[in-house]
Amino acid sequence: MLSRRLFQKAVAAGTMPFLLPIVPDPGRKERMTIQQLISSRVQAALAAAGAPDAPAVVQPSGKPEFGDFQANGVMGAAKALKTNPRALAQTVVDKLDLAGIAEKIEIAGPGFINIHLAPEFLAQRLQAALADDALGIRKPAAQKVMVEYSSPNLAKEMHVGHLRSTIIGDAIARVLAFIGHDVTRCNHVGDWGTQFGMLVAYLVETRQSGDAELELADLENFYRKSKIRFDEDPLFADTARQYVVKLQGGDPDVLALWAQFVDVSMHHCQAVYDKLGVGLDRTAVRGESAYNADLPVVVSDLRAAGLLVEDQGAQVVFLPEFKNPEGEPQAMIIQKKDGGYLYATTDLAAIRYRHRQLGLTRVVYVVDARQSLHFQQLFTLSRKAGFAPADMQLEHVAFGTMMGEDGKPFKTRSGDTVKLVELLDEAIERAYALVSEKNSGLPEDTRRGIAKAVGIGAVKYADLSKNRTSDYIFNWDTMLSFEGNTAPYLQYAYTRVQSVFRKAGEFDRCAAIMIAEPAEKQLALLLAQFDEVIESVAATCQPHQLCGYLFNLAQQFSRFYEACPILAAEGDVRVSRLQLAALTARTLKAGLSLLGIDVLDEM
RNA sequence: GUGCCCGUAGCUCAACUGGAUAGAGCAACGGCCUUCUAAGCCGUAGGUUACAGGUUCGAUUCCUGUCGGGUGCGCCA
Repeated sequence: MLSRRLFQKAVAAGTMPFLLPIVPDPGRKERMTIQQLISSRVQAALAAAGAPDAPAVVQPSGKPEFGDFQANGVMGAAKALKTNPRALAQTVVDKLDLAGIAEKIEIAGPGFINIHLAPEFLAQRLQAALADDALGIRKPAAQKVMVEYSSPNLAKEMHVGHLRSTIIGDAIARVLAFIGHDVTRCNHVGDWGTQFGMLVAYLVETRQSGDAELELADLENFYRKSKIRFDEDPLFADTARQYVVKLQGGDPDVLALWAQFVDVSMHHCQAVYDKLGVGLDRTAVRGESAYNADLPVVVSDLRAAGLLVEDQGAQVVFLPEFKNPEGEPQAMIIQKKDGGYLYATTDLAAIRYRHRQLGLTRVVYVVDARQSLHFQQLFTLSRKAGFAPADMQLEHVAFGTMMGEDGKPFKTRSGDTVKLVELLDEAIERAYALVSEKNSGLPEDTRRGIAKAVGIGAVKYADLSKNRTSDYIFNWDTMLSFEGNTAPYLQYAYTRVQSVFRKAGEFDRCAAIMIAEPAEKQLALLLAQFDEVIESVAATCQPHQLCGYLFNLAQQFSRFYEACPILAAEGDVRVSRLQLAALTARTLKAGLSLLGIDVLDEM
């Protein structure tokens, strides 16, 4: 059972509890990140100094004058041992073996240990990354992971409310796959339930009048009209309800109509996914309807486990872990009094399936923060019912609402929801106008291509670069700016490197890296930390860490670019700087690609 | 009413989950292009981290309370 403290931390991180630590396969020799390497050495030194249980607390230094990494664990250890922290720090440093790694180790302040890396060590790390297609990214023991994301309701067209899940989920899936996990993408679309009875009933009507094809072309309108019919005509509403029953009972005629509607709606979604460039297609779709046959089984399983009771005609489970407004155990409705099922039932069936049929060990739900309580209840009940074993990680990766510039949920001027496809088209158009303004000499085709990468990249990056747990303010001008922490700035930094290579000619791709200038050292240090960032993003599902890193990297490259001439340098220095530039380009490209953002050779 | 989230520079956001003097970017002001894309770089200014207590060698981070904002809380998803 999780302690309250861990629970709070998990909530603060936007991940739900029930996480278990990722235990690396001990039989597998793994490459450690620099931070892990130093941490293990400091740990050993602490143990040798008489504090085997004290955490080393190694992290990148806050400022360059504090070295490259700092170990902060001594103060806490000294407290526990009731000794002088400076004296203990000296003992730890005396026993600290960083031969070949650090060139200088200092004690500062109350007992900080500041570690300056040896340039040769850094160079060697970068050399290894250059020689590796995956840039030296460590491969932990692969897990079977599912990322559930996007999951629109097929009754309507995709709108901006689906953007964050789609973008964030895609980035998380890419990162997890990159470090070697077996990742399944799942689009848990809403394709079942009461609304579909109404839609099928309306489809029948429009078919009779002969303009079904035309009506279906605008799903939003189709939904609106059928809703009006449902609300205004009791006969129609009755028919709609009958269709729901027939649908869930497997009536072939109604199922065929339903399938036609779902097919049209999925085509709309696919157009958005293709435009957005996220890895979703029909193979990722496993909607709510897929669990229809399992729903009665879930009910009987819960009943067999003694968890289910009848209350006011409905089948419910009471969870003492959660309190309702009256302070009594919170009820979770599994089956309505009319026999119908709810989304909790479907989600339970999905977890059951994912454990029993798919054997997943981690499931990441990229869903709006407002469903937080639902997931807490869902996960709790899944454990109790035996649908998910204790070592299966279930995480709600929550995110906030997308706001307009007025701080209210993003809408059109008239107050309607914004269709996603229209938002993306506008992004591309705006980017096209910008590119044409900045670089009118390029052929139109080229500008169109740049506009797509820049426009879509800007929308994605604006979202991904903010901590997902809070609401974020959508602003065209900020995201499409070529200055600051934006996708265009990063894409531009990449084109600058590419431009250097176009002029560099052939050079030795195995040449040695030599780190002499401060700007080279700072760039090298950042490049050597790529693996740490990726691991952290994979563990916390917080892509904004990667964005922050890439922005730092692009900025540091620009400083290096100003301070250290590349092409004008000679001999070993020239090749060394080309190597640094090459690794920077590959790291930027790989990092942006993990965010789902394309790079360009010129812009 | 109660659960959860949030409150950091004028604005948009960080702060590696308890570490050193709270950092970036916009916007403002001042420098740097006969030299690899100036869509860039360097610098200046901007803060009682909502408020009040507490724990700690150390708190934006943990605890308690207050104020403000968001969101959820039995037959929708």
